[in-house]
Amino acid sequence: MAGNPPQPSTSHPLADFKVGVDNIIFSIDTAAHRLLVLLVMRQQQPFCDRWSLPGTLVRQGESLEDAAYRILDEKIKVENLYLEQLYSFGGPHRDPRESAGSYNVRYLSVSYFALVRFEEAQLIPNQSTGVAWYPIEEVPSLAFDHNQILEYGYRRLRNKLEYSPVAFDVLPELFTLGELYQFYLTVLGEGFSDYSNFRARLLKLGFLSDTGIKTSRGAGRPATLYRFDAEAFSPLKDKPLVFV
Amino acid sequence: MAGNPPQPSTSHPLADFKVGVDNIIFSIDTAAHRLLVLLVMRQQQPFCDRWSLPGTLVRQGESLEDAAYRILDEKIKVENLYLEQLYSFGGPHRDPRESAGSYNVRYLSVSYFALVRFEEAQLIPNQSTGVAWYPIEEVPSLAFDHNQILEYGYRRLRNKLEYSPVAFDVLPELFTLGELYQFYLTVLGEGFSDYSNFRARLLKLGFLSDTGIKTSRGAGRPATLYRFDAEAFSPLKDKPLVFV
DNA sequence: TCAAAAGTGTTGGAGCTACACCCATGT
DNA sequence: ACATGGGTGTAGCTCCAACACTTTTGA
Repeated sequence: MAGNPPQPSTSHPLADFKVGVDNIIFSIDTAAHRLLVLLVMRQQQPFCDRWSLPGTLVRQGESLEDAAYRILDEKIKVENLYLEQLYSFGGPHRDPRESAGSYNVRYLSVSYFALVRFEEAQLIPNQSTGVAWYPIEEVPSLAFDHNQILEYGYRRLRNKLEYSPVAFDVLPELFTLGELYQFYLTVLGEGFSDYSNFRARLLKLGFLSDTGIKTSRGAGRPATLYRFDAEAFSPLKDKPLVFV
Repeated sequence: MAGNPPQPSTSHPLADFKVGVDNIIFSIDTAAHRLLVLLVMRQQQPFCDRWSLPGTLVRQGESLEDAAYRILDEKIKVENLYLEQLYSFGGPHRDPRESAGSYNVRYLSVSYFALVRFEEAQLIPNQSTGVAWYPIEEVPSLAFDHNQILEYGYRRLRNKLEYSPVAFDVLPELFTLGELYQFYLTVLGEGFSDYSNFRARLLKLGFLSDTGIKTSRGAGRPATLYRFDAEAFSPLKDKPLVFV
């Protein structure tokens, strides 16, 4: 934590902060091949009537993570998700409110990055508040510096996918290798790997257990359902594992 | 930034924060084969007379990064360094000062992670303030949750080294491959790679330019001095490059 | 001449890429 | 029957670990 006590001297007065939490909520619609991000329409100044990342200010007695979950719960109903802190933006003059009247209070934003299961996520229709999934390539100009935050979060998402098993936090309990492949393809873009090579590599790693169950989605040969075996995966933790 | 305005209602009062910045300052003494971290002895409550990470509270008009550099400048004199934000710790009840009197003010800590060139870093002997380099394995019990923060920073350091060229921010302009190898060996520990393989791999990547200059450190065959060629490296940016 | 450090080369195996090809199902 | 997606196999290549070996210096 902070090192020095609030300095009694007047030469270098400390800044007073309100702390906000902004969430980048990603979801992957594998069927439509789309990476989506949740945006909300701002209802008040500043940046009224502009889209923005869903955010809130931290309340008394509330932790940063609590605040992040609170936003999530207000916007969508979801069971399975992955949540992680991203970055803190705290320079002066970030927020127009700082100059306006408020006793020199500064606004610091801690951004969180979330991944939710698309098929299960239900948008909560708020009173007149616009909430919508936007495909990542169609995101408009956002309030504050939210476009930069989003950019940063998108890079982090791609990195996370490549070296950690987040995909399984957000895929259904049972899934086919085709679904897994589509998932990666959607986020990482075309040409990251051939399907059959992806398949062979993942299976050789040994943490996908074959349930023996077959499932048929429309035409084509029925696919085997697999389950992520966390125990078999654990020895691979923090190895320089590559999924792509 | 934060989404909603300060709520006028009294049902959910917002928290007021002071924001601190804590630095994990690493340095690598390749000659002695030691990874060092800078600690300071606290001079005031809470945790008086305990070692801690160097930190400070953010002043009016000062950005987070400015504050991080200010700490650095107060403790050491150094030209070459790498600095990056690590993580923000902001739960309630982290800081004993919160309960004590201070109007419900909360303390949020943004930690930064720095790497400085050891040979060049000069500790600034502060008035009676203890400042010292500690080998990473000998770090004592620290104030606040600084041991956890340090643990987190150490992981990040190792990761950074493996996939990004931070080493060259902190190595001398000209260096031998032996020095580079020792550098990695010190942080990553024994047995990460054979010298000759490390050498062959790095040279094949093509961003180390041979200066032709030879240098002799004591016994043994003189070594060639190399220079990091940032331009030749740039195409490898954000590739899943592995140094180890 | 010997130890120490720099630098080169080789060899077997693992893993990746880019395919070609077979299998089971719906229409 | 054929299109569609699931699943298997393989040849050629790259890369890497492990180790043996040569070169150039200081003592």
